[in-house]
Amino acid sequence: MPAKKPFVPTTDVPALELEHFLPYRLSVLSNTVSAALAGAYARRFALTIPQWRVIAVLARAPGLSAAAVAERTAMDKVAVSRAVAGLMRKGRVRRVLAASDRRRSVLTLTARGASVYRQIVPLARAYERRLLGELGPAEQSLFDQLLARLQKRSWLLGPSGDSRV
Amino acid sequence: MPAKKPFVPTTDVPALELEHFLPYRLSVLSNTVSAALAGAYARRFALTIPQWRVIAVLARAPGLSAAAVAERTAMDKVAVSRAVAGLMRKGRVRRVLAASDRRRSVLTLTARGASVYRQIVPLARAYERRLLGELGPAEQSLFDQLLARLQKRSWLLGPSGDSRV
DNA sequence: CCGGGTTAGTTGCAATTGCAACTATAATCC
DNA sequence: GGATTATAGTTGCAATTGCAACTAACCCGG
Repeated sequence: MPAKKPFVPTTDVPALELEHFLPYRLSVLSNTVSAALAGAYARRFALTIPQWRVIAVLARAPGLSAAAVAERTAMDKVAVSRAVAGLMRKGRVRRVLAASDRRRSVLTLTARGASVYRQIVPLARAYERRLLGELGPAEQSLFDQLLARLQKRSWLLGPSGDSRV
Repeated sequence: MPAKKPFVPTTDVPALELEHFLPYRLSVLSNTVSAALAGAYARRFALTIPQWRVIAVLARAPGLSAAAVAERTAMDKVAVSRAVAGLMRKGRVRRVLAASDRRRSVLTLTARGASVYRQIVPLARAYERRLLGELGPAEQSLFDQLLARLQKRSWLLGPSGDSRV
C-alpha cells in the first residue's frame, strides 16, 4: 500500500517503515504460509504444526531420539516432548527405550502415522508448488539459495543481541 | 536390531524433507530473526514485538485508529488492543476518541514513545544490515523483490477453506 | 561403587495468544 | 423516529508456549 503524503518526521532518525523491514516481512510471510498450510491439515487430521514436523522427520529418519528430532526440526525439546505425547496418544508414533541408554527414546511412526504422512505430503507439496508458482524456475532456485544464506547468517548472529560477526 | 520391518519410505510418496520445505524454512528463519531482534530491545525497553510494531507504525503515521494499526501491522485487533493498553500504561502512546466517531481511537506516540522509537530504530537497522550483509547489493534487492512476490501470492492463496480476507 | 557432573525427557506454572462474546457507538432502512 | 444491522474496541476463557525445576539414567574419577 502506498503511504500517504508522508514524512511527518516525529524524529530525526531515518524512518523505519515496517513494510520494508526484513524481520517484519519474514514474520508476516511465514505466518500467512503457516496458517494456510495448517488449515489444510489441522482440521483433516487433527494435527498441530509441531506434530506434523515430528511426523515429517520420523518418516525420513525413523529411530531418532526426541533430542535428535528437536535438533532437526528447530523445535525446543519441550515442544517435541508434547508433540510426541500427543502423537502416541493417537497411535501415530511408537516409542521404545534405547537398549544401550535407557534415557533415550527411539521414535518411529506407526502404520497409522506413516499413513498420515503419505496423505499430507501431497497437500504440502501442492501448496508449496502453488506458492512458488509465483516465481520462475531460475528465480526459485535463486530464492532458495539466498534463503539458505540468510539462515546461516542469522544463526551466526545468534540470539543474544549483538556481538559476533 | 529390531526384527521389525523398518519403515522404508514406501508407497510412491516422494519424500518430503523438512530442510527443503519452504514453509518450514521460512518459519525457522523468521523465528531466529525475531528472537535475535527481540533480544536486542525487549530487555532494554521492556517492549514486546506487538508493541514495537505499534510504535513503529505510529511513528510514521500518527493518528491512526487501532483498526488501521492492525491492518498495517498484520496483527489481529485483539493484539493491537492489548499492545496499546500496555503502551498507554507506560506512557508511550496517547489515545483520544475521534470527534466524528466516538468508537474510533486516535493514537499517537507520546514524547517518551517517540524517544523509544528513536532509540530502537538504529538497533533494528543495524541488525538488518548485518543480516543482509550476507548478500551483495544486487542480491539484496532481488531477494527483496522475490519476497514481495511470494507475499502477494501467499495472500492470494489465502487460508484454504473458510475464513476472512 | 560412591559422588559430582552431564544428558534425556517430563511436568508445573506463569505468561501469551486466539476466539468468541460483549459494550458502545454509528449507519441504514422502513 | 425506532428497530436492525454493522463497526470499533475490550474482556473472559481456554488452549499453547516457554522456562525452569525436576526425575531418571549415564559417565567418570577416585
